[in-house]
Amino acid sequence: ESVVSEWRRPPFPDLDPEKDPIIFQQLDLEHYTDDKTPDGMPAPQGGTAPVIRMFGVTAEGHSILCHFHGFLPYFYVKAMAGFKVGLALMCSKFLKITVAVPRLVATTKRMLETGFRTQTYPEHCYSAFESFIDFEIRYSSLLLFQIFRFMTDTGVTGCNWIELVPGKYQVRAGCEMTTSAQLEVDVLWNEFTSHPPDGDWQKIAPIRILSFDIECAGRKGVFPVPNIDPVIQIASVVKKPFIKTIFTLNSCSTIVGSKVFSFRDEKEMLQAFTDFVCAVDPDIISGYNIQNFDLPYLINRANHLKVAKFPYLGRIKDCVTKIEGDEYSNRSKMGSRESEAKLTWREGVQFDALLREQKLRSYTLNAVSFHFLGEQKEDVHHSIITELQNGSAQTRRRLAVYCLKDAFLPIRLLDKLMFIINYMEMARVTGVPLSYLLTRGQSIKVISQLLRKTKEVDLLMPVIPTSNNDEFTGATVIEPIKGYYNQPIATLDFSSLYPSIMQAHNLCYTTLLMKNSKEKENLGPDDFIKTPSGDFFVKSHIRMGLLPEILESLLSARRNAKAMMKVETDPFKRSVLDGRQLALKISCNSVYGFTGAQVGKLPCLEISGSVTAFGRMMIDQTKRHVETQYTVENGYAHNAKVIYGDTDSVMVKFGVATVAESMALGKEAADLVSEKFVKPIKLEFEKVYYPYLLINKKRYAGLYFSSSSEVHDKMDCKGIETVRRDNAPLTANLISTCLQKLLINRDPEGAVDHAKEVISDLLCNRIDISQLIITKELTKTKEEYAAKQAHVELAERMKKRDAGSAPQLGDRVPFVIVCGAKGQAAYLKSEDPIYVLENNLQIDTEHYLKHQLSQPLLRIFEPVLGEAKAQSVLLKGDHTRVKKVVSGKVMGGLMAFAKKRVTCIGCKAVLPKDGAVCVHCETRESQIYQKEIAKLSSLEEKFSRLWTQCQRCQGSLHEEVICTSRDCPIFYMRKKVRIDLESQSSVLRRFGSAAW
DNA sequence: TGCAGCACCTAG
DNA sequence: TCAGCTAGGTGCTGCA
Repeated sequence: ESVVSEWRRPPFPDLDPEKDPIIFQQLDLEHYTDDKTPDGMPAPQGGTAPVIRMFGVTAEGHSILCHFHGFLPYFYVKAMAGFKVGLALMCSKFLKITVAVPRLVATTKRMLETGFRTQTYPEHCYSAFESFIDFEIRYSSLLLFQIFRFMTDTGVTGCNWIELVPGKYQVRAGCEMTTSAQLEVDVLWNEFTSHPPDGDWQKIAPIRILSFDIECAGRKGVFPVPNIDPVIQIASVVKKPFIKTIFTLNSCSTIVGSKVFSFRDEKEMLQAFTDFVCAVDPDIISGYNIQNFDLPYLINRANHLKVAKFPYLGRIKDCVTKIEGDEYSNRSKMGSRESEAKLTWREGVQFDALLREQKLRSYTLNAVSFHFLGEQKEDVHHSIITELQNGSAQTRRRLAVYCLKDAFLPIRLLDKLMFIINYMEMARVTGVPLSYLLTRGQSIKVISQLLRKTKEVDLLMPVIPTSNNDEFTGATVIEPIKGYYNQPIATLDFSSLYPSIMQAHNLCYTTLLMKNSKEKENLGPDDFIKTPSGDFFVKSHIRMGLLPEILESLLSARRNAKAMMKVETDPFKRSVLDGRQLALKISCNSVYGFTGAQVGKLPCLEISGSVTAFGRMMIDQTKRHVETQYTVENGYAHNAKVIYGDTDSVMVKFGVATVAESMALGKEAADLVSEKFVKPIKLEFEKVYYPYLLINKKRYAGLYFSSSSEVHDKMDCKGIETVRRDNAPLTANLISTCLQKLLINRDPEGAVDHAKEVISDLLCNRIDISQLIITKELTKTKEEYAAKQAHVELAERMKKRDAGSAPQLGDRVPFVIVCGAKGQAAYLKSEDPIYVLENNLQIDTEHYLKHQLSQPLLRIFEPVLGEAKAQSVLLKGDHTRVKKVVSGKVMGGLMAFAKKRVTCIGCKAVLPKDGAVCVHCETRESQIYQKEIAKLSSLEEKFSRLWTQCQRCQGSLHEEVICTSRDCPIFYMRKKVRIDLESQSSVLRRFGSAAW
């Protein structure tokens, strides 16, 4: 206790429940049932009572848990015939069915749907509305809905502020507490205030985040197993207050700025860590890959060692942190990543899952840190970890520093990317609890908004049986007029095309006129529209759609947020607002996707199909308008031509020479076209590309001008190798540099020269291996792949070598292509880059030229140089001469053969016996020796430079480098030089003492 | 050698 | 099993 007490939250001040309100920011909600309730709260009916518990933090940083009582689950069924008046939509009455606990919803619904008779009415099959038990085996989806129901009925949105009114809440005494929160209270479900996140209520409470990382002492070549391999270190970093701690097995030297706790016994260490977590009482637990590795490992290990009190990492007393998902996992892409640990009452933020939203070539902690923080981290192989552990207090300290860094980086990344702010804003905007954003998909957000809206206007959401088969047509991509345009190209975009179509034409579930609809017969021709896909919707003067209303409120909130951002001076508040406007934009765009999601809760292809059909028509019309208006005939200097367009944009060549002219015409055209469409559809001038290289559909590059200034804003590349992650960095970099030379410097010769130089470097083996690494995601298991693939086959081979470090499902697999038999398939020639270095395998440079460089290069050069010239200039000539490299070890058998033939170091003549030089070279042996010595020292110098660079990265210049990061180019260079050094030393050894 | 179809990733 | 959508380019495998 003395160890951990200093990090407890500040004590809760004295509270008078009759006078003091309790105000807190709510972070999560959960549903549970209890067989008893406190005095003054509704008693359980029929055994158990449903309770909603809400966790939150006050502005002063106190943790609080609130139990809401008396909120019963309910749903609706369509009433039997005989009821006269009804709700607008269904023209029928509904019966509200309330049950005692959620478990009864499913049975009740089934009973009602099967049908039965009552005394007053004949037998009737009732169809359920808003019952949300489409998956009856999954109880949790029902509880989820129960939480939504509570939130919509009480006006609670994700992460908003809650105020408990004096006299309306009861504080629990210590012995009645069920959790480790500082304060627990009981409230009636409708006797509190929920503040919408506006004005002052946009603030954010001080949230405590704990991030941790563990190290295990693994055995050589095997992935650590909790039943055997001990946990040796646990590092954790908390914010705020800022606390760095490390729990170590065996002694560990002190680390400045961190608390070191060393233990003789692993069980004690595990227990101390749990105690620490409970004392700190974090709101969010984070870490890299913790839910797939660290947490399950800790729990299984504690289980194995019988540390009974370990798994209580959550806030609920007597509630074990469980490992979830053995039953259903390992089948699909989503649920297949082994078992996951489920934390109760703390948000588990699996860090790498958040990072997957960013498109990166690699998702290792190292790669991500480098990308966002500009900082590498060490990657230590598990065999070295055991070595360091078995060393001294100093080597264990070395490990601890490394472990601490891994715990700290997720916190820094959370900050840097503003994940917490952005997710809270998303929760507030869409109304869903924070945790749903982390664990569920996009559609839950739309459902949440729809439920709130339907309640407002007294409508109910039907239960749609899931079915999929039907398809609907998407957007148009205008056939590009490919080529290199050395003139300004104006780009006009429909802003938020799909949302604005839905608004303009009042497209919604509630406005759709079904086939054979009786309503249509009673409507005049001006009361409804026929969409280009042949569906009918009533106009807004008859009935305003819900989706358009949702979109309107999202868009006006976004306009509002943007306006507030402009006047806000506090950078933190500004970033909150920026997060909000982004969240609003994303929510807007996901509404259309939701209507088209056939496996979702409420698919409506009439809506999504109409939206895309309108879009297609509008793009065609826009093209036609622009091309008929801007003509010589109409007094313009040139005939305008739409050279390309995709979904919501058109690229126009007005024929003018300057960016400014193009811009002026673009703005004019945008306004002209906007007028022809129903509000709020709006075509906007976006940017001018000059020059512009149009390679194909969805593939182009150009210099981006957003204003008529002299200089471009950036070079914009779409779909080209530079932005794709499935090629080697060599390709991406070369294409990027060539494009810069072509577009910015306007120097085709320079671009060609550079390409030739890189090709020559490649063929002469002068390219570093890190530039040649291709990565591809392992999207399914080997059996599921129809054809053989390079990365899949390699992953399989690596598994056989070392199951511990082999890539797993969902990982991106790095590989290079090595030499093999002539005409051998690429999937047989893929290899792990580290394996290539260690075994001195030859890279198949010709493969890289033929399959990685030539096509992309031709594609960008052909429009500039012409097909024939591009071919001949780039791919023929001296620079394509291959330098055959004699390798030390090729593959098994060959290597033995190579060893036998010792050659003279001076003239490469075969030597009859061991030694350095042949008879003819003996006279200049000393000279040859000096040359080889020089080579060695140059390699040594290179090695020491790289070594120092790695030391700098690890933050210490007097410790050995232990990093083996596969994402780091330095690592590969260091490894290569080291191998070269060794072979050079062995060359020198052959001279014997005579030479000097 | 040409081509269908799979796999991956991207545009919007 | 608990899930936004479609269009489309490019490279590779596997087969005729």
